[in-house]
Amino acid sequence: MSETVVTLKTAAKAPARRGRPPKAAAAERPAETSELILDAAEDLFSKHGFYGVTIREVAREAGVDTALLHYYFGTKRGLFDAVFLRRAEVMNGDRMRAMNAYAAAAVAAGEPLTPEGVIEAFVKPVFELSAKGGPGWKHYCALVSQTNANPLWGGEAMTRYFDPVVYRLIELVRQALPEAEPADLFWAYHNLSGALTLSMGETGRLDRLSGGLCRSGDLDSVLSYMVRFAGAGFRAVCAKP
Amino acid sequence: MSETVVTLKTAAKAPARRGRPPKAAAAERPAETSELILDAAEDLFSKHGFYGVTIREVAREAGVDTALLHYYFGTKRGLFDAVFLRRAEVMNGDRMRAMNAYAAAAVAAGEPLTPEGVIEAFVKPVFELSAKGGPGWKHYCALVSQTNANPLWGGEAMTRYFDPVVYRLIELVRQALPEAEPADLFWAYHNLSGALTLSMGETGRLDRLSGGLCRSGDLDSVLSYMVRFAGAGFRAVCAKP
DNA sequence: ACCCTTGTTCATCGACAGATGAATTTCGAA
DNA sequence: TTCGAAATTCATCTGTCGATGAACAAGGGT
Repeated sequence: MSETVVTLKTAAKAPARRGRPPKAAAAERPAETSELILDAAEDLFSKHGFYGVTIREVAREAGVDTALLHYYFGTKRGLFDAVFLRRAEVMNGDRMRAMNAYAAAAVAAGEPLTPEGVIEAFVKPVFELSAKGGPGWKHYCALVSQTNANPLWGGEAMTRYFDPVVYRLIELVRQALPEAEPADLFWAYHNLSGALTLSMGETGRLDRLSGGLCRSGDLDSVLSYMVRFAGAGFRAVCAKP
Repeated sequence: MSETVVTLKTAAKAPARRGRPPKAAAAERPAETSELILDAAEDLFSKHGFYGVTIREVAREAGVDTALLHYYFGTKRGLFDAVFLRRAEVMNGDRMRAMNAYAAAAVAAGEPLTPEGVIEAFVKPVFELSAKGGPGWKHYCALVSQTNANPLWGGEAMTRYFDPVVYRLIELVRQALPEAEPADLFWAYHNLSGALTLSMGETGRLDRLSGGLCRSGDLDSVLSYMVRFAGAGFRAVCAKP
């Protein structure tokens, strides 16, 4: 028995090689270390928030030494920003393209824009990434959802990275509803934005509330209901009195 | 100059009396200590979240010794729960009464319920407390907003304290829209809920986004737009195909 | 007048946080 | 071949965290 203990101890104390690791064969890519760290941080930040996570936990989940987080990202805050930044451009690029494609298709077909069409283009890429982009995207969406609710540095982060998509949405909806006042459009967007970010969180609250009747992870449902709800909302709010 | 320093030092080191404080004259109520702590905690938790606040910061803002937080609330988590609980019943009582009053008035007048009427009763007390209830209520609303976005213990907290109001809302909207399917109602509520909790946060994002055109603290605007937006949303989503 | 309860201050504990610097190893360019 | 840059481990520092226990003072019931 004591033998076993010694063996385990020795195994656990394995010299653990130091220094730069040997380059692996190109065949089996062992994934960039910095990406492993970002994945782990993304997961944990999205669940517990910035202050609820320690860099040691991130390092452990990433299977990496604590000092490496500082080597790659400087500070804990730097790591958070890197996580937030990594997918922002991809997601917003998708959304911008979807909106432009919808507008171009409508023009080409000689059909007028509709609020529902614009909103779907605005919203669909988000749910598509969340549902089919792998766990990383799901974590990222939850992170954005929480950051959006953060009163301090939530504001700046969202403003910097998400404003352009929002302005494009409003521009296109104005084309769909020419009589709309600017303030009406912003207020309507505000309501849509709340619904969208809540959905991105996927807290499971709707599922529980409805006794399983609604599944918040169901891509088609969440998209369809949001498009109809917000489409009608925009129309009602922007209608001339 | 050195004299000044010495004076300050002595003043700072003032023996600071120990033990139970003498009872103040009933005239000038010095506010219950536990309430001071709850106020401070409410403020800080709403800004930085649970893990972003230390009990020392709460104690300092409350002007109270750290040990007192443990004396009154046991653990840090106990303090948070106490903050959350304190105003939950008041707020939900107001909302429940408002919905019942609306329904009763409509019945008495022989008029049918409308989604807009129900939604206004559901939502108005919240904004009224936030706008006119003092800074504590504003902090509390922001706290609820953040808690609602929290994927871990946000769910349970909201479920425990807010479900009854939600079920009442859905019940009344079903009376207003008899053809509605249950799932439609829950999905519609989900969209309303996102808009409401985002508004409760008052992160100032809408103000910045609209270049000052919209003021998210403006009670009348936020209420009016939300009622019209969500009213139309409920109608659209629950309409028979 | 006595003493238990309540409310408060102070000192301190063990754990762990974020961060850093030195040593170590490999890669790749000159 | 040599050597600097890149990537990693380890040991450790300083500060702070949540929590506790003892001492102490006033109130209130008996």
